[in-house]
Amino acid sequence: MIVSTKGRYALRVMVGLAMKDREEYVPLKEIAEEEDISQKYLESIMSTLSKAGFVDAVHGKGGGYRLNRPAKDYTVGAILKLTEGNLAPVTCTSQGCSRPTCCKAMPMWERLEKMIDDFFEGITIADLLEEGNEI
Amino acid sequence: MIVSTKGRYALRVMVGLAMKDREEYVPLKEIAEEEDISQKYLESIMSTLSKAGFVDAVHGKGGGYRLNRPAKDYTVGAILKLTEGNLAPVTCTSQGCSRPTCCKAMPMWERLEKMIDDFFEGITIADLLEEGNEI
DNA sequence: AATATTGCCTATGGAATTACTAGGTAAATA
DNA sequence: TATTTACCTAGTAATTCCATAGGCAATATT
Repeated sequence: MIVSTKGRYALRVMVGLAMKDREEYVPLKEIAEEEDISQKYLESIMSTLSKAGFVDAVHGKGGGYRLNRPAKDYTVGAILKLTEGNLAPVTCTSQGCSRPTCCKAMPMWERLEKMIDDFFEGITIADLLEEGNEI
Repeated sequence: MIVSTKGRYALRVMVGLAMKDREEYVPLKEIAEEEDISQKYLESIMSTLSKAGFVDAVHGKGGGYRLNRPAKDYTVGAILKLTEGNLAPVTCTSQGCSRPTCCKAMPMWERLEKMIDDFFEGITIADLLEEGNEI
């Protein structure tokens, strides 16, 4: 599994926010209910997104979270790298190794890593809004 | 992480066996030492490969494991799917879901899954022998 | 037949990661 | 001051990953 729930939740939240009025702040509680995600778990995800400057956050009544850029300026890759830590398909590429038969596969892992990176960097939240099927 | 040590070990073993005389049976102990993998752990991996008919296994002295096809007839995809169970990048594609914002991403997950599958199915053990850098 | 060498089987344990929870603190608004 | 919100630190439950233990079954050699 290359993308865990944390990354998927983050994507869903960003898509959810992108569907709303961009001026309006949405409280975490509301997001959690709409997305059916535990409030407490979502807190840690929103904290990550907020610290990285992906969303604006405002305290108190009338506060909450909102996007601070148009949806097309968020790549899926950026969001996933942030929330997942990294998207390396194997530990080899990030940590290296020194065994002959393992190194035989290294060029493959590197190509795969680049392919996945290119894939995610080539998709934005705006693209998801378009191509997804509404229910 | 899309490929765990189990799948990587399996690939290394297959590459290792492909570098040897294809007629000869190699004992697990010898493979384990060459690849620096725990014998006991390797047992479970070899068992998987053997049951699936990827290698021949022979008991007793002079026994061990060997490939039963030319290296070009083993795709990396087949070996990884066998040992990893599946290569789905997210649980969504294998299990499905029913939330609007999640479904927005579904076409993306499906394209990714296919891209990864095509990638691995397009590479054989013979390819790894060629492209890898000897140390 | 006996022994050594090998693979095969079932079960178990430890470590790491993932997913989620608890409870309080700080900031903003009314 | 009271309410509503985000922020912070810690802890826990569940799962997966990696590996180990110990015995049984098959084959070859002697």
